[in-house]
Amino acid sequence: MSEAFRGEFNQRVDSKARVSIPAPFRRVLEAGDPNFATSNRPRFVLVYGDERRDFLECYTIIGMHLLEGQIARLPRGSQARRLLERNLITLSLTVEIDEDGRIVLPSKGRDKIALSPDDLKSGVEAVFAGALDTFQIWKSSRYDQALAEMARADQALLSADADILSLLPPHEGATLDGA
Amino acid sequence: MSEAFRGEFNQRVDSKARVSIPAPFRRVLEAGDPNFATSNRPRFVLVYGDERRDFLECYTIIGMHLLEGQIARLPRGSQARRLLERNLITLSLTVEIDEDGRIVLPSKGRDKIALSPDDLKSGVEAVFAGALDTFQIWKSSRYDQALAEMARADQALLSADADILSLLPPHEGATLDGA
DNA sequence: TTGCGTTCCATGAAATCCCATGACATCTTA
DNA sequence: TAAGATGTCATGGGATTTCATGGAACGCAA
Repeated sequence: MSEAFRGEFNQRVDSKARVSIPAPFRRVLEAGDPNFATSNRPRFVLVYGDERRDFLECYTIIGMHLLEGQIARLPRGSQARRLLERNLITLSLTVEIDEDGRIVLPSKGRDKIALSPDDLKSGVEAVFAGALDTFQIWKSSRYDQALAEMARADQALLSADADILSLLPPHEGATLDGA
Repeated sequence: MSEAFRGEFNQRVDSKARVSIPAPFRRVLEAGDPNFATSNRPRFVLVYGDERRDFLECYTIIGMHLLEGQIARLPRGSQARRLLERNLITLSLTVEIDEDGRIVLPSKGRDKIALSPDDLKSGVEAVFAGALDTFQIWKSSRYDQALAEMARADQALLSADADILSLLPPHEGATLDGA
């Protein structure tokens, strides 16, 4: 995975529910769509399952294939497999990026992140948050809210003067510092 | 880790937020980017997370992969993992060094090290500080300030006449003096 | 016709490309 | 060895392109 989704971007959602995909993400999506070379229109998969989340999770075409392969390894008819299939495959859709680098947020997706028609009329911000092999789309206000909640929990985890990297597991094999 | 970031360099940041990467660091970044041979444009990862720091931490592509591997060893969804992912992946960017050996400091990065638009207009200095497997980018004035603070703390640790190397752990294996 | 989704065009701001220069350091050559 | 040539680096400026965003035009179906 030489290309990865990194960074946090605020994008405006217009009255027609259009959003620009941040340019760096487009580069990754293009690389992750086997069909891009011919179609010139990168596509990706937008997952809106999992009730407990209030953001959309986005996979490259290739990334989703890999995930499907993993699900297929579970026993047919097992509960785990059913659940994964429903949340990641049934409750997902493929979207296409247009010439201007935008998508239209489908209505299922809008519902999930709580973008009401009123929000669209008055103009909302969405946050795109990179997470290596996927990225997330949030309604800006909810994103801030979620971060604030987590910040409180984080304080407990990490003493005031500790370095973040101290949270890493004790290493084995090759590491950064060659130990 | 045959190549390492060493030394301290002052570089001017111009009005377009461009900075030259010190040539010795470029050599290390080139060696640490598997894609450099084909692209001829070394890339690296710039981390701007961790509120408690006021500098940017820069990883080679390979170095960041190792770090990601370590994060991936933590249980999915655990708090430690979430915190690391947020600070090291979501709040980071891949940047590319141009033909002239420069990057443009992205605006999130400028914010982090407190480079205001006014600073850019009037011309600021950045400090690049080597730290073995990573290097840091500071606004020059803050760097000096941080050094002064640290110097005070160091005095407590090290009595006036002690040798700095006395802080090293007892050695094992091969050493410089063949002991 | 009216509402919805899609395509195409417009624009200002920001990012990128391309070329130029002066300071050094190294290499070459008479 | 002295002088010139060459190369790398840090830095600057202007021209060009990309990006995010807004709106108009168009087609289609209820």
